[in-house]
Amino acid sequence: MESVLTEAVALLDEAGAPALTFRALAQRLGGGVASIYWYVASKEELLDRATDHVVGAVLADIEALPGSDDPIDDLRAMAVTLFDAIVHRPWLGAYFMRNTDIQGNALRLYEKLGRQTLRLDLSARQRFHAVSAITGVVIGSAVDLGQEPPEEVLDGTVTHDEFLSRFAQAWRELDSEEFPFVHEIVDEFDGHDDVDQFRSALDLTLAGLRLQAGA
Amino acid sequence: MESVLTEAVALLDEAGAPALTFRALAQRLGGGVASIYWYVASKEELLDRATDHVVGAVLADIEALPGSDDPIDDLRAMAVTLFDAIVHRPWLGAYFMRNTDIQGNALRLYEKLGRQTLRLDLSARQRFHAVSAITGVVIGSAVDLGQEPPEEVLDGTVTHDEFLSRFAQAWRELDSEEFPFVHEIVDEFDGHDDVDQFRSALDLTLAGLRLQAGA
DNA sequence: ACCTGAACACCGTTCAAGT
DNA sequence: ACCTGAACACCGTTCAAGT
Repeated sequence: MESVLTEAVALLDEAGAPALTFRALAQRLGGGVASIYWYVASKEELLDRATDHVVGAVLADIEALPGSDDPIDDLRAMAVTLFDAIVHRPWLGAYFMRNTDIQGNALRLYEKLGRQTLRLDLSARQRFHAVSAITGVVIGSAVDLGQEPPEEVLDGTVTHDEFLSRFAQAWRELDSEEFPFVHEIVDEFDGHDDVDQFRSALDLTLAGLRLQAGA
Repeated sequence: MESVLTEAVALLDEAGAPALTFRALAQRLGGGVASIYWYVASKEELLDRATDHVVGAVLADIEALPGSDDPIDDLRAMAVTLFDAIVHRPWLGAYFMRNTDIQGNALRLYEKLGRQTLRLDLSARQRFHAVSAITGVVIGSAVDLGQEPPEEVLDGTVTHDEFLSRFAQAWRELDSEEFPFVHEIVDEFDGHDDVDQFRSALDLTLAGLRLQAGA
């Protein structure tokens, strides 16, 4: 069982979600395709278990965080840790928190985040919504990352930055009367860092939360 | 071409993303499977074009919004309109804004959102991040919706609320020492409304933005 | 310019049968 | 308890051939 998950994660890490097939996995395990069904009832369950397996490591990282006297700073540190893990494993974005039933570690992570809100002056409903908002920011930012890059980028014929620049160039050629905003931000878009984008989104949410909590 | 997209959207609306296969689509169009490839180079392109097709309607709704003297209120109204569309077409969440190259309407929608930030006292970078944060909140909340509900719910054997309650019940049985936060919010979770959750997340982001803009 | 039938290579899943 | 080979029903995609 353990090795099924380890190899599944290895496949996901090496070549993304489409690479994880029962046939590829069976080959790596040196067995038949049907064997996997003894450990797992469906591909969905395989994905859920593989996801929870790596979320376990993220959870350990989060538990190792020092912690401070400011719950909102602690929330930020946890969310950043989680996002970092997704940056390194883009496929995580699509499956994380999909099924809190099987995904026990996801639930523990949810609890860890939520516990910080207990230190804030909020109603239960506000706490529930606050944690949803934070995981939403993480997932919303991560979905971008989860997309398979076009094959030119995978080939190495074109770098990720060049790919962005090509987009930016197309935007620059748009009519500036019709697209004033696109022109305003095209230089920011060109070569932008996904992590910066995430941190800004997170900071807006946390600023709103701080205001709400009067902290 | 038009009818290809109309029927593709119809299939997606009726039974979700897995229902859209070339074979099912060809049958509805009364032709062969290969014919579709004359209009579209791949399934990815089909999905992109179908998505952009419906985003066109959302864009029209957003352009019909009255508008106010508060850009942040206008941003909220636009985001809510967009989220509403995704609530009624959950499959949208997974494909919306995936490819701004082909998806011309998505770009126009992005422009519409961004133009509101031009009315705020922000830097170009802050504007770029603000719009990313808002679309991130929409997508982060929508991903939840896009998940195929378990077949018991599709069957009608169990309502959506009953499904939530069953989860809530499992949570209530967790150790309250180990999961204080889960216990704190379980009554909020039970029977919660996705739209409320989204609006709260959006409001936190917009509150943060208002603070940043000093408006 | 537009459509077709038939094939190809690949999926997840099942099942009777083995140890 | 654990594994297997072989089949099944289904995918997206291609291609030579038709009008």
